Amino acid sequence: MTLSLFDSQSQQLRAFEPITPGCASIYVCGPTVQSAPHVGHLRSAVAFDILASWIRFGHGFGVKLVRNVTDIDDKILVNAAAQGVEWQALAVSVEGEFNSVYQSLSADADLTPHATAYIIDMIALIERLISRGHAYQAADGSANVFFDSASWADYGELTNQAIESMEGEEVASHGRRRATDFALWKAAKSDEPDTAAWQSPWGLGRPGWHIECSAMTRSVLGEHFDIHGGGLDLRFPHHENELAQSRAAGFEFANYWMHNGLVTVGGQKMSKSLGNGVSVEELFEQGSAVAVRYWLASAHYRSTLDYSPSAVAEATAAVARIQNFVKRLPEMPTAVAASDLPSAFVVAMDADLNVPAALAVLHDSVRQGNVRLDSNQDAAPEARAVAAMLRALNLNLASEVSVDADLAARVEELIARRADARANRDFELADRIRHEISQLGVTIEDTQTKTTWSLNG
RNA sequence: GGUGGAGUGGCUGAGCGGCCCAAAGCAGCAGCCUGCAAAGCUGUAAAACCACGGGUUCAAAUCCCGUCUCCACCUCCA
Repeated sequence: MTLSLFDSQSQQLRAFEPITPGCASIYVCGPTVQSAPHVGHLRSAVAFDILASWIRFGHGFGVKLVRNVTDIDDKILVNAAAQGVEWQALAVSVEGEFNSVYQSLSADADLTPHATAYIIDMIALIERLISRGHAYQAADGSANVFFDSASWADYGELTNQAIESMEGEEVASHGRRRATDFALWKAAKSDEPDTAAWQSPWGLGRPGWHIECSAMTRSVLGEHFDIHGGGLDLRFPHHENELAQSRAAGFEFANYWMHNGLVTVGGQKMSKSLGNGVSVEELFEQGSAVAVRYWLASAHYRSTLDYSPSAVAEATAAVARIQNFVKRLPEMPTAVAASDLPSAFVVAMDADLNVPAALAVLHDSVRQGNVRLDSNQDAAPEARAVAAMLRALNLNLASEVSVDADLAARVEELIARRADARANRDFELADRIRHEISQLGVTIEDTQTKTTWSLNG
């Protein structure tokens, strides 16, 4: 089976053929650590984690998933100043928030390079662009350096736009020649902290947005790598500019471009400027981390995903269904391989990561397994299939909240007393105990052999 | 104005020429289980006439033309 991916540059499905056989290099645009993460960031992280996970588990390739951290940027400086903190401190604390969310969603990258660690690489790249005639220092004598968009005939190739149609009303300024030229290096400003300025051949300053990704992909993955990903809203100008400057510098750059769809709230894009972002806290109040991950994966990665509390509730129910099947199993297989995957699942995943269709196969296996268990048949084949599919999707059902030991002991004791009462057919007492247990915020479930319990909500 | 994407049952959401009298999940209904519940499991209805109007084809949700509506990018954003 071959994996076909929708390449958003050529706008068609293409068979995935890695540059190095058996190895995939993926670069995904991570956060600019300026303010707390929101649902949109999580969707992107989960989408590309599933991509990496599928290539790794489903195809047995080695995968290097890189997700950068842009830790120097206008907004970081602005927000830090507004909060009266050092910009580095803000960047570090916001990054910490991102990391903890990524971790709870099982969406960690293999490598997370930071922009500020690659300033030297960026300066070298800018010098290279200048020497090749694709960049220029500002005519006003400042340290500003711009990419010369007119010098690069392919500018606009990623988003299929003609450069003439992009020049809006904006007047060239800061020594910039054309509206479509963009900053590679920004001169230091007097109202910005000294710590946010670096020495360069053009004077004190800091990198423009876009250049960090070109520098880091080259340093970390080389001049030619397999997949570049990110949110759809990064296609232009960010990725278009990245592509232009990298190609103009003489690099082949990415073979495939992938863009995940955006998250909306009530049909409107969730964005910082609209202020309608759903916070991570708010999201995690609606369901567990697994349920949230399931919800984020429940629509195809290129579709728009609309947020609502009930959507997460549905995901919670779907996850519970799978969990209940696993609970019913005498044993959940741990050592699974791609060969345990149902072929329909493989077909779905290979078709540009059709996770919704893959989840349908997962539920089919769960239902078939339940039927077998109901008739006291061995459900081991279904168990293996389910375990393998969960693994392929990197859905970790086990990540449950830990329970206070004292509470657990009390509940266990009450359940034992209730069991005695039921054995003695003293149902009035049994019901009183059940009520008492519910007062502890715990729901119990009777099965044929035992009583299980779980925390409410 | 330019560049893309979308409109499928009560809801979410796949399918993108014949396997579709349209997957899966949720909700609904019924049965099983239970001391009773809850939970769970199983099964299952409906006009889903696949936004609307034409067309191509032996065959269309799927292709073509037109219309309507919605969304995104073209400014910082995953």
